[in-house]
Amino acid sequence: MLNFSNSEENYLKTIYHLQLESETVSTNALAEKLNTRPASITDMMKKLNAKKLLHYKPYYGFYLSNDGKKAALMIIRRHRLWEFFLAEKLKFGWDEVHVIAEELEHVSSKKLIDKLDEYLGFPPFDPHGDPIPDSKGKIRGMNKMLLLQLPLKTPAKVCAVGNQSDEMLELLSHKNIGLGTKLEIKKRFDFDGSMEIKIKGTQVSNISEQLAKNIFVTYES
Amino acid sequence: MLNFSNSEENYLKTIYHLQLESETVSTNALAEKLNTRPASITDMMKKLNAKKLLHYKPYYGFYLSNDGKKAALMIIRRHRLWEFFLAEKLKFGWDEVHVIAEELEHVSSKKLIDKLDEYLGFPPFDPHGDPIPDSKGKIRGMNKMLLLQLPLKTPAKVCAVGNQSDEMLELLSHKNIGLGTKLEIKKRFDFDGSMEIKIKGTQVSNISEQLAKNIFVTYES
DNA sequence: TATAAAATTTTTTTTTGTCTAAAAATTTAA
DNA sequence: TTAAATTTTTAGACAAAAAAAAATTTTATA
Repeated sequence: MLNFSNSEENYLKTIYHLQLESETVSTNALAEKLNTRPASITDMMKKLNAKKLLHYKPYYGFYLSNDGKKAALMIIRRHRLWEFFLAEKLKFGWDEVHVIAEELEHVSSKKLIDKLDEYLGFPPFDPHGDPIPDSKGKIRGMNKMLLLQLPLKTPAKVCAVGNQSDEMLELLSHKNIGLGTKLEIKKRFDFDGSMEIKIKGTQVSNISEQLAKNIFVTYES
Repeated sequence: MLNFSNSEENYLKTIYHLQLESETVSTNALAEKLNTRPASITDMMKKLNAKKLLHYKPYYGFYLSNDGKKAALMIIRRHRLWEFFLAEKLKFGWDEVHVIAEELEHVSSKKLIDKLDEYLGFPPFDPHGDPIPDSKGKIRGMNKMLLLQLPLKTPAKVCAVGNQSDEMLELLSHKNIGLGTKLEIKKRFDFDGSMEIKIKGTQVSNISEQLAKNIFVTYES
């Protein structure tokens, strides 16, 4: 795993949080969150895109790649473990831990964090009740996300669609996809963002990036 | 207390360590320790001098001011406390702790370090046996240093002189200073680096910077 | 299609820390 | 005490990172 600058880490983390709300993140939304100018965002997006940490289509926004998401989860893991440590062991108030964890989260030793996790007894939640990713970046429990963001070869279930248009529903029914359909992603194609999915018990099918952005799935971890 | 950059902190820390060996630190000595060029040292010395963290006389070297020493001791305190934490609580080997502490030592919250100290039971030594400064920057035990560096209003005792010349000894005897003389510094004058000292039980006297650089003292803390 | 909104490009600025080469000061040794 | 060697400083420049303003381009929308 590569090393990132503090600034890069803050960008990754913030994009991750924004993605929990909306499929794709826009330049302006990120600029506002980070208290910076849209132009600075564009600069950084080019940089992170070059490092393959996110998918970036100029004028359309961006979303984390698998590597980017993994990196973001590691940063969030560090942050929340330190928060837990500060509250549980050092008796800081729950409202004081965030600021200090913002600094500690950038200390990059993987072994340090894994040992800290063990020392703390593998806590599942931080003092604010947010889940702490494990050493592989997994968050326990049900994960809800866009099909677009589903990791490869991970069994998942369709739980919602982001668009109710007739055209979308027609496409879905043609492909035999509906609420509750079980599927997994076999392969992604970087060229156009399309993917090949296997639908439980039956056929293999191709899904465009556009469609994958409108299907929500859940999976157990 | 101000905040320093990682680089500034590394300079301060290194100067402190070098000062344990020789009164004043030279540009080249510091450059070698920090694996950098002498010109870079000069640049940083100007910066630290402007912040009043050290006394700097071009071509003659530099030594930490009271503020600079205080800052250095705080950094060393953080470093050693984290080392203790890593070895004692997280079960790192004594040979692994240094590298990680180099990162952790730059996390600047004072409250964090004081709470960590308390949590660890105020350990007096790190895993390598080096003493850990307390929250006021004091190192327990006997301190030996140049009169030049002695904190204000701290009772101390002359334990050695750095120069055996007749001229020096003449000056010392004239001022009634010898081995074992008890004294403390009443006031320093930034203009010429001279100081006013009170010699135990008797008179007040003025000492030049040049002389203060050649008298070693010890004091209890 | 015209216009507004959003995003990008281009060009600057600032900050921080570093380096090279040359000049200056100091130390040393003849 | 002068000359040579060493050390330190100056001056100028660079590079990376982050941010910003202004101008331009693209997209969305009415």
